[in-house]
Amino acid sequence: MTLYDELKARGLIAQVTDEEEIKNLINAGKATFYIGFDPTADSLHCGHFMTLVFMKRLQLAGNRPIALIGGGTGMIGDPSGRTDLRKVLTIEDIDHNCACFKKQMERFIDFSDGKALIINNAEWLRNLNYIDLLRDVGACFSVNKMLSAECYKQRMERGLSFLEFNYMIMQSYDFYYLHEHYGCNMEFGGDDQWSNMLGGTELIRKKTGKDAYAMTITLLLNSEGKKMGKTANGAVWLDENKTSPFDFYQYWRNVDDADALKFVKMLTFIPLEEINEMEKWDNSRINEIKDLLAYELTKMVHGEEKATNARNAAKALFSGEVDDENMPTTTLDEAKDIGLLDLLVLTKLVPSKGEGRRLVMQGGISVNKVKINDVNLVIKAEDLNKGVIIKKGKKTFHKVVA
RNA sequence: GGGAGGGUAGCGAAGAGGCUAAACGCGGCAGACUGUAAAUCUGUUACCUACGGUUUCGGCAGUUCGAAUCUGCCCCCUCCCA
Repeated sequence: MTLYDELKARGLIAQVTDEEEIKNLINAGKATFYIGFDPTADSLHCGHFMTLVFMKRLQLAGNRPIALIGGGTGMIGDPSGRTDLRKVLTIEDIDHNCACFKKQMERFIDFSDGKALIINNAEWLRNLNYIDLLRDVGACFSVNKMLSAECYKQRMERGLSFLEFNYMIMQSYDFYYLHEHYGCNMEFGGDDQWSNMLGGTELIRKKTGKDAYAMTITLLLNSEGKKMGKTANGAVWLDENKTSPFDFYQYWRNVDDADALKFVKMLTFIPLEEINEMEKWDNSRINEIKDLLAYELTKMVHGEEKATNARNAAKALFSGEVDDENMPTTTLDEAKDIGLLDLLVLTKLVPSKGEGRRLVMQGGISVNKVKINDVNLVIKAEDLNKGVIIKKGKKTFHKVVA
């Protein structure tokens, strides 16, 4: 099976500008392609993860990826798919975030010997001269056309600043720049990037007369059509200090039945033949698939050891055993009697005592496997010395030691 | 620059002087049922030293026994006209 067919079979390809050309280029391993990453936070999240996996697949087939970090475009903020104005980041934030991204990417993509490049568009964008840019590039864009782009339409009602309106031009310029300086002939991105990407191919055509190609990756949506990676507590991060390997594992372990196989296909490197086998499995084996999904992804992000730990911890916990080895733990400075509610707040299991009180009253808290119904329970110092395991709801465990 | 309409809890949206810690929907959390899923049902959802107390309805200053609700100024947003 060719690379392109495999990508298609895995459900990764959303839109392409020229299917035949793209197919030929990437199957032959001849493409130099780029994918942009906006440095809006100091860690990549699981939406980026999918993109990195995609990059990896292409790299394995001999293509050369360029990870373009948007140190320049980040200063503008992409309005695509957004209903609100983005917070404008400072240069310091952006540069810090870029550095963090780079570190995380190196775990997935092989950057040795020029097999892949990591470039920050701040290099050229921040030094652009307004007048020059207007004459050089601005002349190639039709405002009428830009306004008709889907990504701006929804913003026409709510308001779109000139700053954001220029994002498309900057992104297009990136592609043009990479095309000229690095021989980059293809851009990939999330499906919400389609119009920005087309802007680039058209700019290249106008400036150089050459063809460049764009392909979008299917957005990672769950069966309800919502973007994956968002939880009530925020995004699911790849940085283990922001989302622990255990939580990461649990996130994928708990996906909808309807999504499990789809995600295995899109996100893992498990051969398609094996996945097709799983498709025939009886529905009672759905949990095996979810475990596999969670384990594989955790392994890719955090390494085999941490993935195994996360898996073991989860298995133990949900089979009634207590494996406190890999449980999130709070260590107190000193052992002294403490009210349960205070402890819940301290461990961040609840945001306020009021909520803790409610949980206890509704029977949502257990301490060392004993369901608690006394709001004023005090945890004794000697128990803290031994270590106390708090269970909140069905799935959240936390150990406290002093 | 001119005119109109707005800013209420995580979000959407009621309330138009005391009965309002603020309807309703979504989301979140918990309980039941399950498979660590979905659906469904139930409870709950400002904070605290909790049968009581404290601080909330863009900000500030007033009117009043009493203000999310009335007045003035300020900030922000949207729409229409230029």
